[in-house]
Amino acid sequence: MSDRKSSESLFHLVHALKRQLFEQAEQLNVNLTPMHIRVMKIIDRKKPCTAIDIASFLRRDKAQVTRLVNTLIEKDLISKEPNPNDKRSQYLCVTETGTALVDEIAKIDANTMQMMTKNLSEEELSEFQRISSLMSKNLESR
Amino acid sequence: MSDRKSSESLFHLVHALKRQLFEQAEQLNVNLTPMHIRVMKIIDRKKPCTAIDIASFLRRDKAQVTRLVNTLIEKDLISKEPNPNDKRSQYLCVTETGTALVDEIAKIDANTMQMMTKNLSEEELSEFQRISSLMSKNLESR
DNA sequence: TAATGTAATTGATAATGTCAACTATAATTC
DNA sequence: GAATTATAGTTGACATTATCAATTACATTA
Repeated sequence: MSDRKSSESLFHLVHALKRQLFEQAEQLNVNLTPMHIRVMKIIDRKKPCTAIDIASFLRRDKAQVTRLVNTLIEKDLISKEPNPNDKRSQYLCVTETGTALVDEIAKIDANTMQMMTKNLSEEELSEFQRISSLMSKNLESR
Repeated sequence: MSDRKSSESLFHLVHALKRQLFEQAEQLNVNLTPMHIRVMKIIDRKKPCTAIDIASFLRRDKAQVTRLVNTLIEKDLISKEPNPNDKRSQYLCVTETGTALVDEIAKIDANTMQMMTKNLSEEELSEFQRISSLMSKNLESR
């Protein structure tokens, strides 16, 4: 029972969180998926940022990142700039339009986080944070 | 920053957990996906269990459940029995073959949970559990 | 310089998730 | 009791997310 609860309640939490973010994202009226939005946030925060950076942060295949990045470029939310250190790679940069979107996203995120954590103290949150990152490390160190 | 960490670290944790369960599931040498395995566990624990029960527990579309259930039936892991209370619906029951698989799954789950929580105390675990279910409720009560 | 490694792209395909339409049965209401 | 409405499950279509293998172009190492 206890180990079932451990994983199932986690799955439920993340499922609910994704749903919430997805619904909020729909209100943005850009036609972007949750993964596109995550990628926008990553590019915005990590400067400079390459496709590989995104793939390794998300632990996803490069192929997926390439496709996500392509639609963001089509929508003029980000652009590719030459990477002076490596001609194989490019820096991904948020455009002006993209910056406006990132701001919207930040508001949505703040709303969702506030909703999710409304009756929790700072201590509880940081404890939760600490334990979940410990668990991640445990699973990833192989 | 802090709200980014809140959701991203959760996403990472669940991603790592899914990966781990997926890899372990591969060792079972039945050709089942992680979702099939979750469904097997649900049917095994909730008796009697209908397709709707699964859909509502997983918060998934009935269509997806129908398909998951169909492959489990094809593989003779579960069977459909008439539901005496409702002719529209059927009870899903784990077969003998299925029971053997559920036992294997339990071992795998136990391994994964042990790996994930190896350096955590009972108190930390139950605190984590408590906080994550609070967060779920917060998100789902709309 | 040759061999090996890495960044990114493309094609193929699997797994997951959602919506809408439909059938059959159940529950409610008039 | 018949008509309406709701529910359980199925099917088709399709979007999203994910992975693998092969390839090109450039970088690094031997």
